[in-house]
Amino acid sequence: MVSNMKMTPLITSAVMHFGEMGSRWGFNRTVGQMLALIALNEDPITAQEIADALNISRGNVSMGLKELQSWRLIKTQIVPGERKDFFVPAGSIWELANRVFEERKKREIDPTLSLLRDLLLDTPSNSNEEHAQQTLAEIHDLLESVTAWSQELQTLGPEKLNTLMKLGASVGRILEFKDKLVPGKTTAN
Amino acid sequence: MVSNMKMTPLITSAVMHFGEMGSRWGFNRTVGQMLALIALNEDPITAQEIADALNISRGNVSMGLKELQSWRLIKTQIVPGERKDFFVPAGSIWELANRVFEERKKREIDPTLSLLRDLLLDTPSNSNEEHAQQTLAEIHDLLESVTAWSQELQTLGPEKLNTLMKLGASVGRILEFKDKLVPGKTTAN
DNA sequence: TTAAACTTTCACTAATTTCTGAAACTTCAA
DNA sequence: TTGAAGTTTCAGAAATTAGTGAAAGTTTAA
Repeated sequence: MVSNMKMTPLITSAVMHFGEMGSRWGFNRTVGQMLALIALNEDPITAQEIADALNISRGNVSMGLKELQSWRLIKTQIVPGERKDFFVPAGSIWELANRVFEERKKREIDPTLSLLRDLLLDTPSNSNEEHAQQTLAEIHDLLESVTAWSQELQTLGPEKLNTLMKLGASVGRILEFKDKLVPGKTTAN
Repeated sequence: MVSNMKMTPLITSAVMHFGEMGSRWGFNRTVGQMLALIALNEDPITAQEIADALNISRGNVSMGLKELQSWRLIKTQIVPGERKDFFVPAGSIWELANRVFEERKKREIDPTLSLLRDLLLDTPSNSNEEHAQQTLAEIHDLLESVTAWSQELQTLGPEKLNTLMKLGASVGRILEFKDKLVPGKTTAN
């Protein structure tokens, strides 16, 4: 089968870069390249086209597509009259970024939170363990805060995030007024 | 040399876990273990003690310490009357987390932002490239927002983050009032 | 049903990353 | 200055992770 994939220089450098970065973002090179290719391409593309465009084995493409689907970053699109699957991004850039973020949280934070909760139940047996547990508690609290906060941001969506962002340094000052604004929520400080 | 490192079960499981997670956080297993050991230990410890406690080669410890120092997560502490270096965490948990975050941003976001800026300067040569560039622009804007926002949070510090957190869902509502709170730029801040 | 078109699996190879340990280097008390 | 105590470097070994491609498995138009 002959592919009709373009891969102009612009696309190529983006795809290659996403491949390089892929490993830092939680997947491997080819998976990163595949994601870029699908996200940047105007039309849905097939597994075979991906294999041709990236010059990687068909089997590898199949694995990669499975992984991208498990991350919920791509989905198949039914093209009437076509037997094979066509792939497209599974949402807007904001949604995709959110999913990557969520998935990474699941891998990078959740297991630690779970372990920390367990370890904090133990009774320290000496001064050194007491100190260790104290530190673990701090880590636990920090991770919980970050987790909760990031969830908050996700529900806000990109526009509100932007508004918040432009507020910039004044966020700190706003906090001082919060009691006037939201009377019910009196936070101890 | 005989080590006096404890490594009770509690410490051991924490250290092992941080080792496993290490690779997901941007460093490798032994570096993760070393960081945990230093962070959890009440007293400053030496390179040799680390090597003994973790049962890894002295050379590996030296490399790892260098890396942890380059991340600014640990520092040496001078112990009077002692020739060798003693290592301690380079700040509070919040500070350490910030540094990890910062360093990861440098590795995971900055290079992409830089490439995207370049690619967006090119003139698209066809409809597909036009679409690709449009997508790249969205990614660029998202990364910029996230970058700026995370910087904002860092300056807030953990207590204010917590306050903001407890505000929770009402953040959205606060945004609607922001104009009343933070009037035009004419007012002194 | 059948068989062509397509996908998935998996044992193996390739590439990359991590770790070791011996040798070279540094520091400082005597 | 010497040498004991300590540190760093780095070539190669070990371990891990990624990628291939052939064979087995699916699906569906005819």
